[in-house]
Amino acid sequence: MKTTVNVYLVDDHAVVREGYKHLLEKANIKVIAEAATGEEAYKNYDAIKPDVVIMDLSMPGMGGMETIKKLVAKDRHAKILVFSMHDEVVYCTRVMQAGASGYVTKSSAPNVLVDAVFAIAANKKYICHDLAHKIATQRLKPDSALDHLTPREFEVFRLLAKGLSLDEVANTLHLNYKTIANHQTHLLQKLNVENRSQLVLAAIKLNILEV
Amino acid sequence: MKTTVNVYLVDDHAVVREGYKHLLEKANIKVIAEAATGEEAYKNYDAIKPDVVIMDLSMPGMGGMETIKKLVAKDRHAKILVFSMHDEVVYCTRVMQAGASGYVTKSSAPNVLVDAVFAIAANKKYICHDLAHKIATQRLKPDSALDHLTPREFEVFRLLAKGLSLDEVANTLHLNYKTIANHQTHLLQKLNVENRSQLVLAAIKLNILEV
DNA sequence: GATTGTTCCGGGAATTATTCCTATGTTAAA
DNA sequence: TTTAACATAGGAATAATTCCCGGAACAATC
Repeated sequence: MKTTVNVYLVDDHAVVREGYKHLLEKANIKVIAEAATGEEAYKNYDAIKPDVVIMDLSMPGMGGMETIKKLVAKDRHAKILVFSMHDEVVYCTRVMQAGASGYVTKSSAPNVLVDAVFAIAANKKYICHDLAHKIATQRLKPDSALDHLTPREFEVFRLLAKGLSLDEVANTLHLNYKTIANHQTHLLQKLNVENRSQLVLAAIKLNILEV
Repeated sequence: MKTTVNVYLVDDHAVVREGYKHLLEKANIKVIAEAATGEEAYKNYDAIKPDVVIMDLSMPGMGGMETIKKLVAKDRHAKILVFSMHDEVVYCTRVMQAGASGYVTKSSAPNVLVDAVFAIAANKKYICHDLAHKIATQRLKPDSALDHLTPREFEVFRLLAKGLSLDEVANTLHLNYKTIANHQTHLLQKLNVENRSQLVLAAIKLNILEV
């Protein structure tokens, strides 16, 4: 068993990388390489052969999600720890599906990142507590909120999220205004949001809008 | 002249704070206190009396923008350096209007942050190069709808686009519900949209979401 | 076939949100 | 000093939304 873990830091913020580096090296985790973009990370991965890749999600260009998929396609044993500012369950489940081995939010305590690196180096999965708890309570596992929408509701959802008014949706679908109003009420309940703004934001998160 | 600069770190990400700290202390800049929220930062400011406040914009609750305003209202000599992931000109200009002394993007090289702290401690303004350049070139561009929004309207716009209800916005900004309702009406007119959904979509198009 | 469950459609009444107009104090510019 | 823009809200009218309801269509099950 190796005594140190070699990590590859992928984050577009130089200052932030600099920060992690110090934190990790205090814990005997060695940062053997850094990258500021997904493209760069992908290109140099073979030459670097890190034990663990620590990756931010929000990067210019390819982005974290796409990078994870490409890295896993290239090396299906790649161990990728996502370190993101997003504390939404959706992001976590999606990156884990894409092949990541762990997810830690940036609001976690510093030692959580260190723990996660060791866990993943030891071939385990790691999800930080706050998110694990959220997943457990929301029990939003593979079934998306979308699955609970009826076909009609989904249709109305799409149109509302595109910015149409209730009237416009009603005309588009040749229905009464009241019908759409009621559908909207059900949508807000099923998607667990409180207003139209959040409905649009939910649509974006669920990827049913091209932004 | 003092040889060290005392800074107050305000960022909701503990790991990130830990990172800056090391970076700053290598440059003889002392982190004398930290806060994870705007509320906390505001409450403890008097007791701490930092030379410079380094503040992230995206924080839960009050948020960076509102915090800056409140800090400046309390101490009009407060020196606030905004350190944000956003490299949009809008943010920079809004924040400087609100009373900040400098703006550095997180994608800047580590030493830029250090330079900025010293510049601001010496009572100067500091805007990182990439943004300064953007501002200079964008001056020539056709004016965006955003330019016609008043500072207050911009603030309300952001919060509404994040999915807050009128009530929540009113509470966040400590204003009456009716005031926000009226601001919203003006926003819809100025941005030439018809409803809240389109307001969110406009916010996305204008890149002012996720702060 | 009858029954049960689900979706879909909309009405009515109560509630809530939004507009439009007005008015005040403040601040910045001319 | 005057003017203009901004921020703040109240009142009254209007529009949107919810909640509860019932009926129609359809499928699956007994």
